[in-house]
Amino acid sequence: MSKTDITPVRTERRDAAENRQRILKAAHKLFEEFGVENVSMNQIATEAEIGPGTLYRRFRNKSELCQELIKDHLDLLFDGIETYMNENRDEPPRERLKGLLRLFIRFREMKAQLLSGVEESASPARKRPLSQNPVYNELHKLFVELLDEIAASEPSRSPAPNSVFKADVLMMALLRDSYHFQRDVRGYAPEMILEQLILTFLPEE
Amino acid sequence: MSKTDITPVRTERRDAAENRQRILKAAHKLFEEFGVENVSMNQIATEAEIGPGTLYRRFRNKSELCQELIKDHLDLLFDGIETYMNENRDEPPRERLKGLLRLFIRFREMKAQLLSGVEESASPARKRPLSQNPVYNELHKLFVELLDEIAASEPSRSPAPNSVFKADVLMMALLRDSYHFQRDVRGYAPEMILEQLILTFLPEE
DNA sequence: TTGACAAACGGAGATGTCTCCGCTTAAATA
DNA sequence: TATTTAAGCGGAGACATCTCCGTTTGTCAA
Repeated sequence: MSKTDITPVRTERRDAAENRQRILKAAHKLFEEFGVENVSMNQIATEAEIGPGTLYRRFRNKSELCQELIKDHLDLLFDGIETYMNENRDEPPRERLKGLLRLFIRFREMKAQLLSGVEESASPARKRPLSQNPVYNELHKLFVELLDEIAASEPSRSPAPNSVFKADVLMMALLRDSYHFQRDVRGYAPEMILEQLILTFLPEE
Repeated sequence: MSKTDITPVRTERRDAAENRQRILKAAHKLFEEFGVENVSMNQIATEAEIGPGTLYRRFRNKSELCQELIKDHLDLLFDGIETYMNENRDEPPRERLKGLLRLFIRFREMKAQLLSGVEESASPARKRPLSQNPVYNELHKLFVELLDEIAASEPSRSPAPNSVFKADVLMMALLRDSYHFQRDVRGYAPEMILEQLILTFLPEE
């Protein structure tokens, strides 16, 4: 089941649907050529031969546009995650969490630009909180489930940390700013980041 | 010792120094009246009766301006932290870390707007990484020291997590986006966030 | 005091995001 | 098919960040 659909309530008018395609095609082309960061909404509108107003009617900002472009890949990611979770349902939860993190980090590496585009705060002002991004909601839910399972499976040594909070912090560490900070400034390789995350969030007793 | 000074190498020309004061005064007034978020660099320039070029010559962006405005308060914070650390040097490190976090979170609550302004990504494009902000470097250093001390004081049960990494993740959780997410979306009170951070990063055995 | 010059000024304008609103048009309805 | 109407279009323009560069001015050395 696709979790990232944003199905329009009513079917689009024919011209609107065509414009949507023109936009996606133009964006894809420009992103490919100049990189997501270096392409402005204006450029996309020009390339698609439509007015800026039309562009913004379809996509409220570049983040939404990126989300649309990455949707299929995201669906694949979540399919992969579901498969992994099913195939490994007998593994201990900490192992599954690690696998889950690995899948996401791999995805992050492959789709770095678009995914960063999705996370972009859009306009400096009215930025919506993380919580509104379905991608991260979905991931967060999985983290919470696994963390709860881990907490339950281990002898409760101290008041169990709130899994929702812990998952939030973990998510933050996977977000663009944090992740690329680790990569580019600290110089950690992806696998190293994964290791450190596990050590940080799941210290073995 | 002040750690947040950005002392100009050469003394400013008299007119430049005066303009700097006009800018700070104007910014303070406007921030007070409309809130940091809702004040543009243009407004500040107008209020200070200078051109935009002059404003940008003094402060490359709003973040730097906020940093200047909050400097004195930050110095007080770090003085307070130093005092606290000295007075509690015999407490166990985890206790000191908790105290440190509490001091910072209190500061964050009191100076929310300006501190958020400091953290602002400035322009969506060329945002400099966290690592360039002296405030966070300073804090990060303290965290690393304490985490190292904690790791050393406890029986090494498993490969010790890299304190630098752990401190990075902890910092992320204290940053504007994450902190206000916890406050506004999750509805946690500051003291609750503190508790959760401790539980997450310093699980008792 | 005066002349030279680096520093500072300021505003026009490049570029970007995003909205508003009068006109156009696809498509549901009679 | 003709009519209606809401969805869609597109560009002007409000506002924001930030730069460039010709002009002005403080400062220092002579």
